[in-house]
Amino acid sequence: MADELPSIDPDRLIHEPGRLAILAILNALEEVDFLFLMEQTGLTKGNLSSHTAKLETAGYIEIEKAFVGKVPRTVYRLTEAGSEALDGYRRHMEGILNSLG
Amino acid sequence: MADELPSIDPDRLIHEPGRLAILAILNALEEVDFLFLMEQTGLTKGNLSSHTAKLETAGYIEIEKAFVGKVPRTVYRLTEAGSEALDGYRRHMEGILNSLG
DNA sequence: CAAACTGGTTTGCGCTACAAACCAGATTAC
DNA sequence: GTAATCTGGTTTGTAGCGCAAACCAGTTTG
Repeated sequence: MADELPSIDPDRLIHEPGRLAILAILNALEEVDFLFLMEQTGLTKGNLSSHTAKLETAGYIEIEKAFVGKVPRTVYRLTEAGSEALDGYRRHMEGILNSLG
Repeated sequence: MADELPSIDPDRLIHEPGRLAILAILNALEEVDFLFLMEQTGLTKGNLSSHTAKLETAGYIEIEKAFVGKVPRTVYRLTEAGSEALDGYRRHMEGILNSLG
């Protein structure tokens, strides 16, 4: 089976709406915590947890766990690699969408 | 679990890259056959078959089977509903992508 | 001390995208 | 004429994934 085209396939890790939402927020806000991410994305705790785990494994985000007093607090941050990947994704998708124009 | 946002969720049926590729081609070309779609999308026969079946079920495309002489020929066409859905998807995604600016 | 809340992780399941196997009919080779 | 090949697909099998629910550790409140 030939592959004539330069591949229309976007980065699947980013393409998933839940993760795209996470990345979009981190792209805008620099540093957020779990609860905030959950509220903004509308994801459940479980989904948010597994999505962020995947993004961390890919090196797209950093997860930092710390204690504020006695309360655990996890903050999420976009890495440089994540920022670049997101930018690449944006350009890729814009190219596709523009062709629909 | 609250849903504070107006939902970032795109139409999953369109969001899938394989189907988006099919729809993009049909959006541009009006009427194409199976082999052409396969070459352009890079999908295998099986995937193309099941993706088009789903798009037809959703009412986004029409599938017309006919014989040219003795050779079967299936042509695919975007429906009005499909065109509208695709347009909605494009606007939706552009909104998200623009916010990444 | 028990109940409830915070801040998550782990588990279980249904769906789906993918490739491979299959299939029917037409054509070509022998 | 019959066996192999090609065209044009559909059906089947499976691995992976997104989802929600269950669970869990620690803290605060009653």
